[in-house]
Amino acid sequence: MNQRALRKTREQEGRRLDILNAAERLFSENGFFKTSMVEIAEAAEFAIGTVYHFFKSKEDIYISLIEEKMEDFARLIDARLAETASSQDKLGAVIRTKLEYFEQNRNFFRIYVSEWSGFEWTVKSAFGERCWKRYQAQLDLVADIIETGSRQGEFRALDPAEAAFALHGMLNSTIYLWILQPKPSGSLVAKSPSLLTLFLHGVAQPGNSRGTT
Amino acid sequence: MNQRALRKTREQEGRRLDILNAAERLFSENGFFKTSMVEIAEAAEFAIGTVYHFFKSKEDIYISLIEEKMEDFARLIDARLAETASSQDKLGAVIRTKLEYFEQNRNFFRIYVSEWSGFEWTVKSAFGERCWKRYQAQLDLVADIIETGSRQGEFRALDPAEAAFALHGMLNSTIYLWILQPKPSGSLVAKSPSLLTLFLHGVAQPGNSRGTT
DNA sequence: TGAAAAATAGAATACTCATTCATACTATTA
DNA sequence: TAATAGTATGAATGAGTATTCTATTTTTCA
Repeated sequence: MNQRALRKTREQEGRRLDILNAAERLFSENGFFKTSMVEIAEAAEFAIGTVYHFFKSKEDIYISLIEEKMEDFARLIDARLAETASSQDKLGAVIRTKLEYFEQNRNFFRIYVSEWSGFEWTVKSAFGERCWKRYQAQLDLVADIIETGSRQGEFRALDPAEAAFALHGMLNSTIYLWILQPKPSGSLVAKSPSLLTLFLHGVAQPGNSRGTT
Repeated sequence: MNQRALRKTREQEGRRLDILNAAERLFSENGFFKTSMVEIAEAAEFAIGTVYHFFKSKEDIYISLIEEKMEDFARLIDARLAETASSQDKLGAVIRTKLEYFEQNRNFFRIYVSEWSGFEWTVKSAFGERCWKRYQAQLDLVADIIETGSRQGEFRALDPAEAAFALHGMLNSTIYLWILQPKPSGSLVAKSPSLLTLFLHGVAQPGNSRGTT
């Protein structure tokens, strides 16, 4: 009997995911406000009523989506960081992991970046707060890496939070550019080395590092 | 009689701007979808009907807003670039001007970045296309600077478009971080030098530039 | 099998708003 | 001053849609 109960739970979980996946696609294509519950229900092949058995509101779907994906992502980053030693390598791992994750999760990226700038616009709730914390945690992680690197002389002395934000912006832009292109020209992860170099050493030609004016 | 006609036109233009300003504040606080025409009208101290005499739709307000601000911004950048010679200085000017502009136009920033990632979501029209082109032009400008710098040996060889996007992302992140802070702690433009250095030379401690593994 | 529980369905409800338009006001000028 | 043109008004319209709720179908298991 327990077997059956388990299968049932598994099936329910599967349906929940079907809904989340359908929603992810629609949200990423049309945004939160231009996606209707009926559309989500249809895409997931359920009636609206059923969708409401799984999620208490449209916001709930949206937030659950973001939360679960962010958790995935955080886990992946943690795993990768565990395998590295120097701060430079850690940065490399962060860059590579982020590119890799969003290369696999193109749809989610639209949602992710749009929340970066406008969270309060879409959603305002306790759930929303949770997502935002997760976002922050991600950035703090990078700031910590940079701070450690600074202390150990690998990096220059700079504001770790600012540098972390800068890296974050650089990566998001890069991912965005890649996603914009109709034909995913080559892999995104492949850009990791050049991005790491850019962040570590900048664009200036070494040796031409004249004063800044 | 012509004098009067002129004053009239001026007054009309003033009212138009009042509406745009009210809309800018509301859009930046609550986003496009959570701002209603009635709210805009009230904030601008007009009746709804009047607002529709100046703009043919809510989208029209939104797009006009973005277009006019972007034009301002583009003009400012062009002026500043005209005063510089080396590619490094040009980059410095772009950075300084962008920070300066958004330090003056905090409200607009929210709108600006949110459109960066989700233009198709908010608005889909010929007007929207125009704004997007302007966005692109801005990026191309920076890409050109970088390309020129590369050719002349100031910069390393790298993909100019990618580097331009990266810079764009870095700056947006930085501006965002600054705006997030409740107390505008110090000026934003003041961060220009360190950002230029970051983009030119990276975070690595010179001399510690070990290979990337 | 058959009654109770669980899951699904989708029509009806209850809003929110963008936009329109007939009306009222204000300035202009003959 | 009166007729005209130019502006401003805001109630009414209509479309869209999140959510609720009752009815139906399916599953469970004694």
